[in-house]
Amino acid sequence: MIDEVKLKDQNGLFRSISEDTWRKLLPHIEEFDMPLGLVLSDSGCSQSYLYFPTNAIVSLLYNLENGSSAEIAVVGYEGCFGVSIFLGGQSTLTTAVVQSAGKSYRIKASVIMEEFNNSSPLRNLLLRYTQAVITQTTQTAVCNRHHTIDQQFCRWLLLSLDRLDGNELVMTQELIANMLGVRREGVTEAAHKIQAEGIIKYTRGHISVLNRPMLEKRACECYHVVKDEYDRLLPHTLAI
Amino acid sequence: MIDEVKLKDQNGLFRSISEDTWRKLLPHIEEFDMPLGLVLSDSGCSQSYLYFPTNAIVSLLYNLENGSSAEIAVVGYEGCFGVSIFLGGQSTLTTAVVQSAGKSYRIKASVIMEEFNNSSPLRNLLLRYTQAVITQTTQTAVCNRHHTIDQQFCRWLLLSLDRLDGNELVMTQELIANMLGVRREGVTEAAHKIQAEGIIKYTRGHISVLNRPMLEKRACECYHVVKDEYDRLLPHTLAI
DNA sequence: AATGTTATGTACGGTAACGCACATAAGTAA
DNA sequence: TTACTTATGTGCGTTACCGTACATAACATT
Repeated sequence: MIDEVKLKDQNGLFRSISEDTWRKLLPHIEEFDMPLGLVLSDSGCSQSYLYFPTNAIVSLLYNLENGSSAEIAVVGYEGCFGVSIFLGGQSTLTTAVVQSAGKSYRIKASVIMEEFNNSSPLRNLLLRYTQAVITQTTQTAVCNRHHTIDQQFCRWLLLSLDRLDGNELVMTQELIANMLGVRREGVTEAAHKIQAEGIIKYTRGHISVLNRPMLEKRACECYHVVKDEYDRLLPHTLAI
Repeated sequence: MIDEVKLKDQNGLFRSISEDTWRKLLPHIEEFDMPLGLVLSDSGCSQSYLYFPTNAIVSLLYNLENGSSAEIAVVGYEGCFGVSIFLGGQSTLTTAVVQSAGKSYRIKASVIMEEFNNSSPLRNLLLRYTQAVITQTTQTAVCNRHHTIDQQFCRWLLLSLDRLDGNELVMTQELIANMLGVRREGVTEAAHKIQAEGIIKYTRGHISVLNRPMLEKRACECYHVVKDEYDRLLPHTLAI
């Protein structure tokens, strides 16, 4: 069964839930495995669970009619996926895909809604998280308009890295290209430049970050803006 | 004083507020004039009012360090500005600027919060609206990545037009460029093409839409996606 | 009418990213 | 080993958009 002692430390939102709310939710928390590529929600489908990743990363993508796509936001241990449940729209137009395999927990939508409506601490927490996601989405919009692939590649690496243990990342250039909504060759080029500067080492789907401070310098402002806003809105949620 | 009979019909969210909530809010509704260019909230500043435009349009912009900017979403009679109040973060990193002058109403943040916490109908309404704004932001992100200036110009015209009476729009190319986050010359070119096709007529800050169906055809899918999602989430809020 | 200001038009070299085609290399399976 | 698949490298012409500079035209001011 679930180890209740460790449970609360595995997701940032869990850690921020007050004691009495926690006691009510605890019986309804289910373990849920997230293999790479799993689609958690297709565009327009109603959500029946709120997902809380631990070491997994979920990408929120938007797919255009012509088949091209772009990542809107990324969710890891610091948050949850399925905000449309408590925003009331039930579904979203975004597709959620597991970008990095791992474990997560989930809670039935009905259970969350019950608590959301009756407990303002949980509601406040989830809404503050929602604003953090909005910030990330906003920043993505501006980033897509104004920053180079190089910069966005670095930003993306950092956001992913923050949600993982260690300094390695399993991800092909093809997939990164899909996230950024650019050509695979564009990512190849960007990765080359960054590697030439000794910042990363790229080998067939494995990226090792060798010099994180430099990576942050090469990234656009968007990374820090988003990170700082998460820190502000969810102060005790992040550092694990 | 405020004409209470007409009041409820001037903003889509007002119209969707239930009778008893409405009676409680009514004494706190203030008139507020929105002249062109007025800045309602600077990046990082705390919001003390929730604004409900009637015939005014508010642009949510994001300003980058280097001075360039991009519009994230647009708010008119169908919604409100200041969602960060009830999301709990108080401030946002976006700047809100009056894009088209007009009248609006506003309610003190404290009054809204009181109702938001005690009345689930108002809460549900505002949260559904929040999801609609998220959709718009998401679509902006993808649009910035994948669509041409021509398409975005058309989309932008349509979104503005939907929030105004008539088929005319007072707006210089310079300002549109700022919204879209592109060069002014880029907008000049786009406007030329669209005008050459007889879809609009552009004269020194005045745009008349002559053929709206064609304008919709020239726009990217983003316009309809956003519009349909607003219709879904706020069914009785739109058509005035 | 003369002048200034604001909005728009036009031109041109530069560049980031695209689409496409194909080469290479690193793993995988037989 | 051999063959196959998958991931990455590379080249090249094309395009959309940029930055800059400057011209024109409409309106405003006196």
